[in-house]
Amino acid sequence: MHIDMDAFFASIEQASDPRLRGKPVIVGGRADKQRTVVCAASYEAKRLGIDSAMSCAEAFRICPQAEFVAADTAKYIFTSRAIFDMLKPYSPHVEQASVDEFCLDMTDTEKFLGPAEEVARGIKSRIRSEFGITASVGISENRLFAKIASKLKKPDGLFVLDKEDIASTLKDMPVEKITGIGSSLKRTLNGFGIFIYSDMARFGREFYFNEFGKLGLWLYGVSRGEDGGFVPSWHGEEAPPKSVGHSYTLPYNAHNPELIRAWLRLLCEMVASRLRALELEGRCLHVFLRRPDLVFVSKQKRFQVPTADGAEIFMRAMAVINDRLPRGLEKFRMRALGVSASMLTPAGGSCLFESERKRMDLIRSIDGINGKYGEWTVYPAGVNGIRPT
DNA sequence: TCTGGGGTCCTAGGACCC
DNA sequence: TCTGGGGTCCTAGGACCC
Repeated sequence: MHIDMDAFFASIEQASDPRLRGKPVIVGGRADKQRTVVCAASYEAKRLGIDSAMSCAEAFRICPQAEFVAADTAKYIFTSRAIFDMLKPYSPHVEQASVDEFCLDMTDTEKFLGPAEEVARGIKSRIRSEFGITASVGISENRLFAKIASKLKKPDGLFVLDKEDIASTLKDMPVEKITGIGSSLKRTLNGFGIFIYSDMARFGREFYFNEFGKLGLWLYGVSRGEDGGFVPSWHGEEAPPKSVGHSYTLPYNAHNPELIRAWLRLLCEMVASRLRALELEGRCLHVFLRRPDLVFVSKQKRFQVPTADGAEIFMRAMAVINDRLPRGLEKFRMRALGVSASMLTPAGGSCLFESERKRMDLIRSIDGINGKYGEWTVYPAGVNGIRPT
């Protein structure tokens, strides 16, 4: 059973602010409408032609009367966790698939809870009454097709897709509607004359393997109603993160190295403080830049010792730039920049030297102050007063 | 005209070792 | 004068997800 919230972020905003109900609501990446995209659109906004991932500037042109709201990620994560907790008693196997999606294994639950379809109705009604939002539910043989089924009757839908009905129900569905088939795969598949789901069945295992390798075996499974054991981006809540990063798109393309260094310093501090909150340290540091022509450039470097110290991460970021970017930051015009740590390990806490121990005490004290009086109460001088928006 | 920010996973190729 | 075959580790970048 796959449960997918309808216009999740926008629905939460409408549930928590009665003024927004019944109106087109657009949740944008950040407060200004420049250089950001639509994170979620209420169904009132969708009816006017707004959809996720559209640029906010375009959304504003189409729908200037819409209510624009800046995303409040903490609120959505809080709601998401509460829904997750509500769902846990319904199956021994409940998985959080993303901030607004959940997957329940209902294989052996019928004798305790009744038919899955009845359970789904109960869950939908509880989500409505306890959270004031709606969800769409899909039930099928495996996760991939349950997810596809959940999209078939959105919003507030419920769809049971039995294995024997998959081919006939989905025959006219464009292949790019399948999770895992994005714009690039769509283009390639289209090149082979594969446009809709029923086209996929015209090719055999060998064709898929020869053309797509490992991915082809998954595609072949999908063509036969299986999820092929390969469902991208599924992770339970219990899995620790593999990387922690932050990035920022500047309000205008910058070439001032001082300003760029200040932003980099801030991003490093944000990454470090999140690592410490997670009790993790990272060995590998990635720096990525986005040029004005929107091309991404990414450079990375591994270090001997893992760290969660913002100043150290900043020094490493500068080392990555100086070692890997031929001209450093000088004369480099950029649109966006980001920092990410990977090769994460549990925080060790062991300090070899007295100076390290003192440094760690200092960082702990700063975390304590910022935890008590609010983030950025104490911040590094190198940040130069800029703030994340 | 404009295209965010948070991630995961896979692949190709180079460096290096025996 | 012409360079194998096995392996690991590391990096850059692309594809995909919500």
